Amino acid sequence: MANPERISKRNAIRQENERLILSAAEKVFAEAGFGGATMQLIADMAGLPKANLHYYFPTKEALYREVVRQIFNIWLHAADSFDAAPGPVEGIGAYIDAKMEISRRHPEGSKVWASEVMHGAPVIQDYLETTLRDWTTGRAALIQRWIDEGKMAPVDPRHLLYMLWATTQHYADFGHQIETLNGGKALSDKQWQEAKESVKAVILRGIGAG
Amino acid sequence: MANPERISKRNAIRQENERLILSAAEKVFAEAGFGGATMQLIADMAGLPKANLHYYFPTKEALYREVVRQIFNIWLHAADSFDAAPGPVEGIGAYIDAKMEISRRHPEGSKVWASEVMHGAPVIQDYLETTLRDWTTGRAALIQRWIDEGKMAPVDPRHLLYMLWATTQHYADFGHQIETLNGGKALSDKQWQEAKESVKAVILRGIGAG
DNA sequence: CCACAACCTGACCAACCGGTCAACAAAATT
DNA sequence: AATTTTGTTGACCGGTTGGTCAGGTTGTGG
Repeated sequence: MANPERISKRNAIRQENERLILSAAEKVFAEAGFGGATMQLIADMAGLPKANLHYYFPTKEALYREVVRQIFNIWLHAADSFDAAPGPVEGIGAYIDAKMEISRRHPEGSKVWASEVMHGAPVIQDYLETTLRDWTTGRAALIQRWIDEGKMAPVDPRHLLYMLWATTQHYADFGHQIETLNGGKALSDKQWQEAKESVKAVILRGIGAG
Repeated sequence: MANPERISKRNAIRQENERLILSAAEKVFAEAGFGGATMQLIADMAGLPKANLHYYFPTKEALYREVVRQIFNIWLHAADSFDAAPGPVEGIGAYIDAKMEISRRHPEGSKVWASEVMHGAPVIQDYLETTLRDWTTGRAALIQRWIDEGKMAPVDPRHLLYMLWATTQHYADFGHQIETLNGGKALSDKQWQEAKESVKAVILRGIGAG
């Protein structure tokens, strides 16, 4: 009997191919949207025949759903820094850092998520109504606690969260616009640092915690 | 010889049909993206036969381009309030008000623009490089002047503009997510007011002008 | 009332799409 | 070494898409 955990050649092939496909799919979905993306293009980018994609992922939607699921998990992890913080300066500051870093390293993922939500979240509505809603409620309560303890100005916690999401993800979703306004050049390390500091400065001072 | 400015029946028909098509197209492009939108669906929503669409707009891309152009013009107008202002509180405050109002009244347009930019602005790259770049440079200079005059804290003007765009457009682009987190109900008048005030409060205090 | 131009539209088409499948190759199990 | 399971792929299919077009209708200027 085979041990499914063992590093067999089969397992290696499967893992590698799924990785190739998901990586290519993320890029194509981000660039063309769900409707504009084609399985053929994803296959070409992954270096595999199209029929092979349907062996690993039965439908286009199943592949798409898996891409979105991965992104969502990355974002949930980014909030870990939020939790253990003693106050808004550390907590929100670290959260901004983490989300800006994701926008820089995973801009395609952010775009796929944005596209999905903009089109009414046809595929991940359940995530919004369960995991994301719970997450948001929890963090809003934490922010409210900080307000009650006088650690920051009284700002509606939910609208503050929306501001954090909007500003940080903007650098991924609208990266092309920012790049164009930057003379057609991608932001340098220094410019990314400035962006991060600018966002943190305005937000933290804006909530009276700077 | 016909006077082209006269209100003829022909002119009225043309204007009305173009209006119908553009309105339907904006909605469909926003909901499905360029790739996911179909001429047939736009035609059905406009109440016209598909072939009629191609009479007024030769290709899908031409129709799309016109939709984006209209949105862009609305946004440029929103910045008028920015100009005549004596300082950041009035100028930026009014700009936030105007952009939040657009997000509320024209969410479809905002989504189409976001989609276009996210996909690398294949159709409106020239707008970004000319009109938008000039606009941005001008406002950045105005903000810098306010900083030099001591009317606000020294914040990188461009990153501040990005924050303004991000936070205000978020309420349109991610409206579905916000609605879901609001218990599945669209924001009420009062909630929109709170959103506007929250954004203004954090930003204006954040730039040391609140 | 006539002739011309603008407008309208059902029917049609080539191209492309997601998905299927049969035949085959490689690896694992017995 | 035989057999079964898993992975691979070119060829193919029904359905949909953007776009065309011929032939008709309606409005307009002379």
